[in-house]
Amino acid sequence: MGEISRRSGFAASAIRYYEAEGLIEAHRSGGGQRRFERNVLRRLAFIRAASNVGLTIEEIREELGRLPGNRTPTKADWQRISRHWGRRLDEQIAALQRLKSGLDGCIGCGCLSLRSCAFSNPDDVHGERGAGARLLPDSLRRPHPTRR
Amino acid sequence: MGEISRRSGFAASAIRYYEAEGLIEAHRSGGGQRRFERNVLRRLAFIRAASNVGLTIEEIREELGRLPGNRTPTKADWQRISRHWGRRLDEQIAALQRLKSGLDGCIGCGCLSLRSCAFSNPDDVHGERGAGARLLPDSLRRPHPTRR
DNA sequence: CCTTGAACTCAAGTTCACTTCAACTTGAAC
DNA sequence: GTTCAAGTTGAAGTGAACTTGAGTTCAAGG
Repeated sequence: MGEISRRSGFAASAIRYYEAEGLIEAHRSGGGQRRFERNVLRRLAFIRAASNVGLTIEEIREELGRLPGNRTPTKADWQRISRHWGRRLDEQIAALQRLKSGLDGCIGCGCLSLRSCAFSNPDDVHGERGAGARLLPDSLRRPHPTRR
Repeated sequence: MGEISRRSGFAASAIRYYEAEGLIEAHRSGGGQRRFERNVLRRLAFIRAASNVGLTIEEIREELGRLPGNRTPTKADWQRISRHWGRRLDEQIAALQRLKSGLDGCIGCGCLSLRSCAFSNPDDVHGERGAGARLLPDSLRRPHPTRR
């Protein structure tokens, strides 16, 4: 346990949590202590990368589960997945840029008008789901009980 | 209450919460119901804009408090503040771009090596504070009890 | 006056991704 | 055989930003 914690950079408690969540597997020694196989380190690296991209535990579980045979990602898997994540990052970047350019357009206007200012406009930001572009995608909003 | 909720786009409960947190003010009718002045709508617009940029309630309280005389932002205030937020957004964008280019560099490598892959490298991501560039700034990581 | 929808308060609940705690057990080294 | 750091468990705690619920009161229309 101490070793995998040191080598993966995750706290022991996090590793236990991931096991409980089914993201990794461990078998046990006679006395009930966890013993990990080498591939768990790769899975943990995958988990870290995924969570850096902003995926939730649930999404990570799905991605790992989509790997045929529920195996540790291979090179081909990783290529496919990294393209997918790249698109996700692009969206996040674009969303921030929209926000930024809205802000630039606003500099000097001093309006903060409720309906017309692109930056604070509640219709864009929190209008009906599915209608029109939002300034920030859910993934970049601070997680919120009801919004997500 | 219903009116300000409709016009600001915030749920009534959120507005009560902001009042409790001291972000907005309300005086009361004879029977104890809230009555809002017009400027509260502007403050709420400000709050929405700020939280879109990723500020916490605490930070928003500070920004509002820094306004001389604790007033509703004027044009000049707004210019100063929006430059500040612009820098913050730039940082967030840059962070995502670093992550993206790390990912691009990784596409096809299939490594996910624990120590050498720039994308999952735990030393960059979660090493000592202050050491070297991180892939994601705290503001873009999913908020986390101990990390922030 | 009566009804009814809107507002009130206060405490407790929600979500996520973990951490912390308390009480206890293992297992490697000496 | 003793020691003790390191491991185990399950339950509870954390923080942010609100929401929900229960029970009560307000106020405008008829």
